[in-house]
Amino acid sequence: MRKPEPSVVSSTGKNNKNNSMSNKLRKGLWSPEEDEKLMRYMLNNGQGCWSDVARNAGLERCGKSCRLRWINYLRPDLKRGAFSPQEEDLIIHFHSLLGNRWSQIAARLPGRTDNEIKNFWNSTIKKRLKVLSSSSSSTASPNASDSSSDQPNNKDFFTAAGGGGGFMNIIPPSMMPIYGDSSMQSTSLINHMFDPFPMVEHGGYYNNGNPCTAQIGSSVGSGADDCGFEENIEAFGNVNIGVEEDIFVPPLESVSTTDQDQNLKTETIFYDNNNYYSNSNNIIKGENMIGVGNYFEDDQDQGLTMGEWDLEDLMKDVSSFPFLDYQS
DNA sequence: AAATCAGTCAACCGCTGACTG
DNA sequence: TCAGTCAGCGGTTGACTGATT
Repeated sequence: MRKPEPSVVSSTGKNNKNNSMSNKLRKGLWSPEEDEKLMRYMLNNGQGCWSDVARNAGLERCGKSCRLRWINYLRPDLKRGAFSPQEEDLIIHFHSLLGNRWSQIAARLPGRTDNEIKNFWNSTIKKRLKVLSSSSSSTASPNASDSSSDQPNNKDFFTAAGGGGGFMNIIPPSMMPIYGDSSMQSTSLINHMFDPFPMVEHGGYYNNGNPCTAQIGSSVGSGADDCGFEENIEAFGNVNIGVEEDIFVPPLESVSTTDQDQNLKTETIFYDNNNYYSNSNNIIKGENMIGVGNYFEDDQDQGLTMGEWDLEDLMKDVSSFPFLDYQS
């Protein structure tokens, strides 16, 4: 942990040493005292307007800074520690679908923040993919494995795949049921997979700050310890997300484009013990899986569209929901 | 032991879109 | 319709750290 370095700027965000003290806002690393203030305020009052949070919590920070600190570090439902291989696979997978939409990717990885995933991608995965792709067949399109564009590129992806090299070659084995199945060569399935923005309009479980759907128990360990919290968050269902536990992957829906696919309302991908399951194949529904597919509607006139969350329905089974306050 | 380098990560910056008066 | 405010997002920066020379 870096030492907090108290630099001060004016409320306009520009450095201004002539401002009066009351108008000065701190920048840089957060001190433990500041963390404690923010934490205590959030737990007692919940999330409101962030500029009010900053002011009322007695912090000489801008609201934006408070928001970021809360989301990326203090939020009790955060999972800490290194990314598991499963999470790594998922990040690669979702990045191939969503590109640099880090918040969308984070929405599908309970307990992880967009910042965390972004950093992990830029520092670790990107490099690894580069190394792997450079060692793969030279016949592959350079674009197919060039993550520098950081955007999904369906055409190049499949060009490379067809060429026997490129990105397809660097998909982890555990991803192959999704990435590498020969049946995926069909147009409809390709469209299925590579609808570039299947959930852009929909936040998934984490979007809009909705709390984690998982139960974070003591097995998670370090997270609770770091925060000084006893974490036991229960919402929508119980899913263990410790590194060694099964991972529930919030759904990635696809748009049907063919007659054959008209009956397919949603494709929901689950990850469990190194296997992926899709409800489109009726494979899924483990006990701990949440029946998210039921919450989407199929608008036949306009193609498949995302339905609204039926919040009331969802909340029926939720007896306690400690973080709802933050959304009020 | 000191200097240098590369990797990691927390935080900031600037932009965009939603909302409101 | 427009301007102001705010939340949220992705890109970027820079401090820190461990490895290497």
